Amino acid sequence: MHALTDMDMEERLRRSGLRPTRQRIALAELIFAKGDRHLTVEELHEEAVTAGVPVSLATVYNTLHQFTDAGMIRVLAVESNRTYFDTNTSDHHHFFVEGSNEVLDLPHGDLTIANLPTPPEGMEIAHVDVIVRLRRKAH
Amino acid sequence: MHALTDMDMEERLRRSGLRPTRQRIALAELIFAKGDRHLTVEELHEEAVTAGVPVSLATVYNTLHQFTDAGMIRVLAVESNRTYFDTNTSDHHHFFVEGSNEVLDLPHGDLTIANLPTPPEGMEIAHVDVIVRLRRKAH
DNA sequence: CTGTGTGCAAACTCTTTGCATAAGT
DNA sequence: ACTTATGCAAAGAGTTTGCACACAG
Repeated sequence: MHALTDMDMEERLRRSGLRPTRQRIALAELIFAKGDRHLTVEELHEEAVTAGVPVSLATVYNTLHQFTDAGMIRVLAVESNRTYFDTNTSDHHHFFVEGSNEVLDLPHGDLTIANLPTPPEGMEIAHVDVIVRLRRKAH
Repeated sequence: MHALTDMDMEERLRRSGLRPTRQRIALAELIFAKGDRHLTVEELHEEAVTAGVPVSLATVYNTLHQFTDAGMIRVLAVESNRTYFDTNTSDHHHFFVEGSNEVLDLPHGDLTIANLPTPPEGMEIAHVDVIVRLRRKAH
C-alpha cells in the first residue's frame, strides 16, 4: 500500500515537472495524506522529522516553493511574518483564529461575493481571498 | 496652518492615550495627511527622514504598533514577509497588485458578502478581510 | 556519467528588545 | 523631578542562498 502511494506521488510529481526524489515524495505524501491542510514550513519540517524523514529545513522551504510554482499548493497570506501553505488550490476561503493562529477552511458554498469591482485598466483578477478573522468570544 | 495641524494631532494622540511627542506628531501627520494610505514601516521611515524628521526605524515600528493598539490604524496581511499598515480603520477591502506590491482600496459599497458562515462554537467574527489580487493583463 | 536536488551553514531581511539618553508633564 | 519615549545597536525570527556532496535518469 505504501509502495502504491509512492508510485502515485512519483507520477504526480513527474506530471508537475518535478523529479520525484525521496524528500519530495515524502513531503508530498505528508502534505496530501490528510486532505486539505494549512501548514507552516516549521510544522511540516517537524512532521517529516517525526515521520523518520530527516529532511533539512532549507529543503522544506525549497520544496514547498517548488510545489507552489508547480501549482500543487498555494501560499496563504493570513498573517505577516509567517507563511502558510494551503494544500487545496481550488477556490475557497478561510477562517483565521486569532491567538492560536489556526487556519480553517470556510464551509464552502455558503459564502458568495457580489459586485466585485472592475479591476483598474490593464489588470485582471488573479484571485480573491476572503479571510474571516475569529476571536474567542467573551463569555 | 502647520501649527494648527500639530495642535489637532496632539489632541488626537492625547485622546488615544498617547503622549504627543515630536516623533509621534510628525509620523501621525505624515500618515494622516493624505487620506487613506497603505504603507510599510520602511516607506514611512523614509518619508519621515526625507521630511526632515530624523526618526529611527525602531521608533517607527514602535509608533505604528502603538497607533495600531490605539485603534488609529490597522495591520493588513496581504503578503507574508512584509507588514502593511492601513490608515483607514473602517470596513473596507483591498486590491493587491502582484509584482508592484501595491495596495489599493476597493471602491467601497460595490462589494457585498452574502451568507457568511457561522463561526465555530465560542468564537465570534473579529473582522472580514477581502483581498482581490490583481495581475497585469496579458496584452 | 550528467545534471539536478539536498544539506549545511552562513547570509539576509524584517522586526523586536535592552539600555542609556532625551523629552514630556 | 518623575515618567515615558527615543535611538542605537544587538538580538531574534523566518527565510534564502552558495557550495560541496548525493542521488535520479
